[in-house]
Amino acid sequence: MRQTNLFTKTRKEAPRDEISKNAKLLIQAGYISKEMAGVYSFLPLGLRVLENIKDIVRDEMSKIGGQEILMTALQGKEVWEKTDRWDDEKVDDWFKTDLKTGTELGLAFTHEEPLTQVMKNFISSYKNLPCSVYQFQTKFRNELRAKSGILRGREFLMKDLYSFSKNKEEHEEFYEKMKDVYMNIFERLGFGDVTYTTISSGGSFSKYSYEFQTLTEAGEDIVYIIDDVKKIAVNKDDFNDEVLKDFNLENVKKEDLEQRKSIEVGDIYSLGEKYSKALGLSYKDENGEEKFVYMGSYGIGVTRLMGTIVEIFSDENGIVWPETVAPFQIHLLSLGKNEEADKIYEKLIAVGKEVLYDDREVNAGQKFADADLIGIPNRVVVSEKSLKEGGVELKKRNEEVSKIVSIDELSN
RNA sequence: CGGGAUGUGGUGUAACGGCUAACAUUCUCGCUUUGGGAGCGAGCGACUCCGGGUUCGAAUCCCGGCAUCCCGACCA
Repeated sequence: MRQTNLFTKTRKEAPRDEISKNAKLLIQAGYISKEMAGVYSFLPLGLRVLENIKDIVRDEMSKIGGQEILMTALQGKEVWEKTDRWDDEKVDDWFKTDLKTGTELGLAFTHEEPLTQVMKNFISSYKNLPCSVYQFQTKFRNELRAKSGILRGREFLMKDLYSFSKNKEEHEEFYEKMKDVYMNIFERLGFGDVTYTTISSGGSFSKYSYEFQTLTEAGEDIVYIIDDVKKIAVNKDDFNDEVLKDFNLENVKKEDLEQRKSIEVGDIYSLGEKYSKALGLSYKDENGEEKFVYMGSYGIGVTRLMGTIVEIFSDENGIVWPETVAPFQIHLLSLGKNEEADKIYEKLIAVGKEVLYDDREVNAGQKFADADLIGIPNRVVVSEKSLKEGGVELKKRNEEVSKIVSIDELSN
């Protein structure tokens, strides 16, 4: 894409009304636009990153057999009354609205209930199980306080997968696999080495659940690191003698453990029969016996992932995207007027490279500053100087040194 | 929801209760320039968040609201 065609542009200064690094940099570089506290629009560059993240998550979800669907953001209240989650006393971050007729509606904060309702139409035999479905969906949560840029918004994009199994054993097999799948995702996003599978309280059905916590000072959670090699941690909120006993950690002393701030980038829950019972999702087993489906839910905040990446991968000059999620692979900068840059750009896109081409007639300094801010992993400079030296100058965003490479080399 | 801070052109800032609200940047036009936000000239752009009040006079002081950020509480 030619930068002269990109409608967004960078700002010289970061917005005053943001403190968090992710919001500052993403707004300054033109990735997102703030609508109100905790509500951000995604602009061309931001959307490209978001889609790249989704592609990785989607790939991993399909590997484990997940089938993608898209549910609605508007939800009827009956199904939530059946599970006793409609009442504001029970769930206090609902956004609610109503039809002209007065019928009450909710704006989705999660999808267990409506999806379970849908699955009743399709699951009736043990032959239909196990199965899992997922979606990327906008979630609405009426947080009392939005904070930390896109790390905690009132409207955000979430990947939520729901598993349906015949029984606890079948469920647990899937659940264990999902732990690995989640770690694969964080590896591919570039921050697997600072992400810990974290023991947490299980909610209403199971005793424990797992969160995935990524270490960074920008986090709002605190974890105790149990095993730095296997990447196991315990959420501070849930750290007690009972946990230590249940996980055979009796010899672990709290004062010996490292405490770190972290961002919850994902969580996986065993739901058991809670929702299937309440909503009547059952199947007939091999003996014709009626049983309730055993469920699990698995969330990843996709927009939060993007914010997390910015928090972790940035320096004083801007963002440093990992190659797997960067909006473009190459940022091509032409210095001075040279037709050669145009040709190189055409050649690169002809061989399928993702290139942002800075063809603006602005000074070199401005192009460099913007390239650093935007944070595309490979910066390629075309100038009289580089051409004289036999090609273009390639510099990785996360490295200091640059080198001259030939156009052919770059096109490979 | 409790506490704190802050609201001034698109953006970032300035302005003692007193001239036509200043500067930088962005943007437009012209010229120059091209290896780290370059230079010169000319322009466009603001009911100083909203509503009251005090005062001869309010961006400035007071009250109320709204918004944003931060701390806390909350966060299957």
